[in-house]
This record gives sequence, C-alpha cells and structure tokens, in this order.
Amino acid sequence: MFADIILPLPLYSTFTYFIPEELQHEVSIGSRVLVQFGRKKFYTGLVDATTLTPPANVDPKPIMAVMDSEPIVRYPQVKLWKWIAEYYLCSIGEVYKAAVPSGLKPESETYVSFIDGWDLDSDQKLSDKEAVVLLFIQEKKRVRNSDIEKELNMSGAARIVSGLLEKGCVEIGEKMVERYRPKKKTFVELNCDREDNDTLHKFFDNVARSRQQEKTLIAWLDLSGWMRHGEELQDVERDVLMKTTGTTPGVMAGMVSKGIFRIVKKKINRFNSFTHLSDPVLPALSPAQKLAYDEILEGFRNGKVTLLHGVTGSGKTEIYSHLIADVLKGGSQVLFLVPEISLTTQLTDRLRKIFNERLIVYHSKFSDNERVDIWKRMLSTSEPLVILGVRSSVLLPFAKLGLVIVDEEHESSYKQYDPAPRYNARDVAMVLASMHGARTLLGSATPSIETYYKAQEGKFHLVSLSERFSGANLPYVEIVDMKEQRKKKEARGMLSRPLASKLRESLEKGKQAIVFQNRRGFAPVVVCKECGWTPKCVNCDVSMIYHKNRNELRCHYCGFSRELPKLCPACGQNGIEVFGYGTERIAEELHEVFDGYRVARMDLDTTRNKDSYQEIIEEFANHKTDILVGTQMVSKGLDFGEVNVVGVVNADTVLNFPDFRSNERAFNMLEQVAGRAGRRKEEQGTVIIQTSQPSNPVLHDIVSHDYQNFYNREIQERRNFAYPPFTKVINIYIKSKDARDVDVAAAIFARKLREVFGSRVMGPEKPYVSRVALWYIQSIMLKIEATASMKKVKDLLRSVYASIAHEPTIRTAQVYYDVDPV
DNA sequence: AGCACGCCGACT
DNA sequence: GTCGGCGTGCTC
Repeated sequence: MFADIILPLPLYSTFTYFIPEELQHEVSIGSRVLVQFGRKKFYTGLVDATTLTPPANVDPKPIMAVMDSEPIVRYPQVKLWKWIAEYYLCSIGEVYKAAVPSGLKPESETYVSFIDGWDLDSDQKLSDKEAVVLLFIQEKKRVRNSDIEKELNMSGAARIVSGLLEKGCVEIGEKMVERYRPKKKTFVELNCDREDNDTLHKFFDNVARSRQQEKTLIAWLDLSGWMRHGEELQDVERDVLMKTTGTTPGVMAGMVSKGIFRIVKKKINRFNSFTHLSDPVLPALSPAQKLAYDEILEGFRNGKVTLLHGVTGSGKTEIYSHLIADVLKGGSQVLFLVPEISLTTQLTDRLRKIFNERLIVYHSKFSDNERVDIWKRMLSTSEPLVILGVRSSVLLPFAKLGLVIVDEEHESSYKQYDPAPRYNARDVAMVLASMHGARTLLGSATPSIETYYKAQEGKFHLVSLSERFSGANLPYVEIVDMKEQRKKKEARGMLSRPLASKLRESLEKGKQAIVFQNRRGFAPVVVCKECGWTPKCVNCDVSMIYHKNRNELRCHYCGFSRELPKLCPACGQNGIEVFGYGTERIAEELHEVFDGYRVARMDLDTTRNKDSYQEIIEEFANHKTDILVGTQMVSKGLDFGEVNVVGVVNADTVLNFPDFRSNERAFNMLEQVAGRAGRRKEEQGTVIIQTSQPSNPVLHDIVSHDYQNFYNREIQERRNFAYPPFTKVINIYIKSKDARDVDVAAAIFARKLREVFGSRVMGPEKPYVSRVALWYIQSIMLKIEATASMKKVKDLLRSVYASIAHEPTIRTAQVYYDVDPV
C-alpha cells in the first residue's frame, strides 16, 4: 500500500510514500503522518489518497508514523484547498500550511551537539572559525545552525559544522519540535476510594489537630460532591480549593506529605464543555429590519447568494443575529466573517450575549496554541456553533455549515496578499458555502463594484436597507476647499476654519469627535531646503516618514529606521525641514488648539501590543477622551453614540491612488468614516472633508450619500476600460535582487505572454513601490474577458511559464501570481 | 522551502 | 592552497 502525501511546501505535487504493513490499518485519508523528505528533514504531511500502485521511477520512503486515529480535516475541506490552489495559482501544500495551525504540524529541526570527552587541546587542527563555533556549541550543548549564525554573527554555519562533523567533535541529529502545549490545570485528588470510609476516618483523625487542614478536607469533600451519592465526583482545582478555604501552600504541602491529597496535572480544553445551553435571546427587529430579514430568506429560498445593502448604522448585526439563530436551531453551523479591524469588543460582546458558548471567536492575534484548541474543538463536535472570524477562518474544519455571512464584503483585508495562498476570503467563503450546500449572505453599506454588479444582473439577490436603525439621519457632509482656505488665510495648520469651529462647537456641548487621516507618523515629507535632499529607505524605493516621538525616520514598507540627521547628509547644511501631516502631528496640533480636551491617537504605531487597541476604544467609549485621531482603523465598525463630528483632514491622499480601484476605495473609505458620525437619533452628525479637489465627483456622491450614483458612474468606467467585473485580472509579479535582471525577466515574460494572450497583456511596469526590502519588482497585468474559461487561462499561464523557465533571468527571479487583486 | 553539491574568485 | 559566495537541481 502507498499513500499520496500533501507536504507543507510550495511544491506542485503530492509525494507517494510506502505504508509499512503494521501501519496499514491506521492510515486513513485526512490523517497526519510523519515522513522524511529529502536527506534529513521530517515533516507532518496529510494523507490525500491511498493507492496500490507504486510511484514510477522512485523508490518510495516509508511513512514513519501515523499521528491520528481519526482524520484532522473534514469533508469537503481538502476539496476546498484544491479549489484554492487551482484558482489562486499556488500549491496545495501552501494552502495546507496556511490552514492547519503549526502546532498540529510538528517538523524536525537539525541540531548540532558537542561530543562529550572530545579534547579541545587534542592535535586535531581546527581553523579559527571552527574553534570559535566549537566553543559555542560546547557551551550551549545543543544548537541549530541558525543559532550559530545569529549569535556569532556569521554566515555559512552549515559548512563549518560539516567540517567539525568530519573531525569527529560534534554530532548532528534531527529533533522534532512540538509547538503545541496543551493547557494544563492542577487538581487535588483524595488518596482514598469513595467507599472506603475507614481511610476517610483516619484522614479526619490525622487532621484533627490542625484547624486549617480539617477545614480544607471538609471543603474538598464539599467541592467534589463526595457525599452526593449517585453523582459523579467533580474534579477539584487546587487554586479553587485554596481560595475557598484560604489554605496556604504550606498547609496544602503538609496534607500532601501526610498522604491525604495527591496533586494531579491534567490537560484541559481551553473551552468549557457546554452542557447547559440556553436559547439565544434575540434583539427585536424594527419593521424595516424585519422586512429585510424576510427578503433575505426569500433570496435563500431561491438558492441565491444574497447581498444586504444597508446604510451605515442601519442595524445589519441584528438581522444577522436572527438568521444565525435560525440556522443554529436547525442544527447547522454558521461562519460569520468580518474584516480584521471590525473584530472589536463591541461586536464580540453583542454576539457573546446572544449566543454564549456557541460563539467561537477566531482572529489574528490568537496564539498558535489557541488556534490548535479551536481546530480540535471543531473536530470534536458537529453541534451547532457560530464562528466569528477573520479571513483565515474559512479554512477551519466545519462540520455542517448552514450559513455564511460576510460582513463588510467590500473590505480589502479579506484578500491575502503575502504569502501564498493569495486568496480572497469572501470568494472562498462562497465556494465553501456551496460545497456545504449552505446559504451565503454578503453585507455592506458600500458594496464592491463586482458584487453590486452581480446583484444588478440578477446573479445575486439584492436586499436594501436605506434607513438608520435608530431613525437618525445620515450625517451632513461638507466639503472644504483647502486651496481657498489657504488663500484666504483661514486655515491654521491642517485645520480649516469650518472644521475648527465645528470641532469646538461640539466639544463645548460635551460631544466627541473623530478625526481621520490616512497616514501615520508625524510628517510624510522631509526635505533639505538648501539642496533638495530627501531621505530614501535603503531597502525600498520610498521616502522615509518622520516620527517625532522617537525622533527618527522610518520606512513604512520594511520597517527600516534611522535617526533624523541634524545636518543634511548631502550638503552638510542645517536645512532639514518636515512637511505634511500624519496622525501623530495632527494629534499634537489638536492638543494645542483644543487645550483642556483629551486627544487620543489610534494607528498602527499606538496599537502594537495586544490590548492597546481595546484600551483606546474603551477610553473613547467611556468618554475619557474627547477626540480620536486615527488612520483607517477609526473608520470601521465602531459605534459611539456621542460622536457628532467627523473630520477628514486630507481626502486627496485617498482620492489619488494610481490604480483602477482608486475611486471605489475612496468612496468606501470616506462613506465608512462618515458613518461614524451622529449614530443616535437626537442630532444629525456632521462630516467635514478637507480637500484640494472639491469638484471631484466621488466627493459629491459622499455629500449625497448616493451609492447608486457612484456605482453608475464607476461601472461605466469599468466597462470603458475593460476592468472588473467585465474582465478578470491576474497580476504577475517578478522579483529579483538585481535591478537589471528583473527588467529582463519581466520583458521576456511579457513578450511570451503576448504571443498567447495578445492585447490582454499590460506592462510590464514598475509597481507604485518598485523596490521593497531589497527586492526589485516588476508587474504584468493580464485582463481576461469575464466569459473566458479561467481553467484554460491558467493552463496557458503555466505553459507560458514552463516555456521560459530555463531562461537565466527567469530562473533566478521569483515569480508569483495574484488572482483578482484588490 | 531547504539542502547538498559543485563551480569559481579571493584571500591567508 | 582553502574559504566562502552563489547558482542548480532534487526531494516520494
């Protein structure tokens, strides 16, 4: 018997291993196996298929061990992986690697260790480097090559180690690294059978002289339910026992040494087992919501993907809750996808209150251990659950999925950009749903053009919610022409007069405000006024941004930073000045202008650690801060009733983005951020958008909150210029560390592609940022008619690549595809 | 991806 | 001479 194994590597095939006789009954499709791959590495592979025919031309290695008695994936998971690999042009191993938490995929690591008794002063001649490395190995006992390179700051450790190996002073081996640590708790057990009254009496005699010990023993009997005959004995947690009685560690140790108690550590699942599940308590729906709910069900009955187009603040979440409850009641599971940033306590708390233990939350700040627990939990049960999760939760092992909800379906964070698989979770979710026979609901206030087009064409069922849940009006939007403001000298720094006075007015009324600027740091432009020098990142083709709090220049692409030079490095003069506004500078200026009011900043820099995001939001929610300044982070999903002014410092940065989605992105972002204002009925909110292009049509659609008008104009543009949804776009990226190689490789690739695809090939061109982290980049865009067979297109793409793969510049370059880029 | 092998230029 | 750099091919 042989098995085809999926390995977590970017290799475009499975590998066939021999199943040893004694393992044959253990191997099943979907179970993990330990296999050796290459000369030394061991990987955890996944059985894709078993077969009787041996592989051609190779002598298969045996499977070393079978790690599961049951599969760790559920149908149709692997089928979905294969779809992803095919559609997004990557290997199935890359999908496997992304899907299964690394704690479930132990792999080997090569280590080097010192051979005891080897005499450092022996006559064996060691080079200086070898001696240094050997000393290091001896000191550390056991190290990895990468440790040697890192700690001794050298390269080519493998070579030195192999020299040492030959001389017999070190040995190497492979060690499996187990990353998953199950959570353990400490319990106290009584050293006595339940029926054994004699021993129990002896214990009581034994503690008679100690009040504390006696108290602890009685408490234990109570907690464990010892006297409640007919009931199973409860585990008694050490901490709980000690806390209820005030037992000190000394007392506990005394009882253990007397042989009364024994301490036991047990693995526990991070989840409570749920025995007592209450029915969800659902929020009441307004008449408009009820209508939308009924219409959604109507769409579901017709077997269609349904788009819920609801204005910001229309209360989509309540409708979702009802739909989720219906599906849970029917015994199926629900996937509720949200963009990363929306996973705030606000949403989680609301759903937790409704669905209690049935709610599983899954986001990117979870540790790998927590991911493993969620995976195991989902494998262990097929009872109805709601998974509230981000992008990667589409890859979890669902049992029977009844409904998939994709909230804010237009969000670009659903698309994974790097590394592979470069998938869009919204689209994968629809495929997943159809494999399960589940319903799909997409929700957005600003649907993506592609999605809305499908709704217009009747492929999707469209449901609209055009009023706010609270009855509040959509905010009043005012466009402020900054060029005019400057001319009339009415602008002060980045604050126009209308924004400044509106902010003051509302702060004085005790209200709150949000100020949005899509750029972090202090100042994005640094120039020497004497010679025109600007700081460039050494690794990337971008200017560096000034961050004031640490007085440094930073690259926002690779993270490289340096001190702000006092004198210009180019001309040596004292001419360095900073221009422009990032969130840091805006927060500082607002603080000066609105003396006495509290300003908080929320961007990537202030939310680095795990809880800071939460803290900033809580402080704002509790009105401990008055103004919240931030990047995109402040535009999504936040619901604060006291905010009645939203300021957009500079809409130009959002409006002028050099690609075909720039209008869509600008409209979405501005409409979303505007939606943070005036979410309660009492007062209409105000949004002030500062720009130097007041006549930009996107801004006018924001003023009238007219999605339809925006869509009509945009769809026309897309039609005229053959962009999605009228075509499918595949971007091909070519990367090299050599600037000339990348140009040559891209030119060859593009020429070959044109032979096959003709005018559907655009480029090659340098992307917006043409060098990132030392890699030079070129891109080629492929625009394929929406009606074409993508299967055929992808086969052609692969064959074009195969035909030039031998070219030296192609061979050394990295090539990858981005299907449906956003 | 990770690793070994082998070619080549450049230093002790 | 060997050291260390990097390109090339292979992994069931």
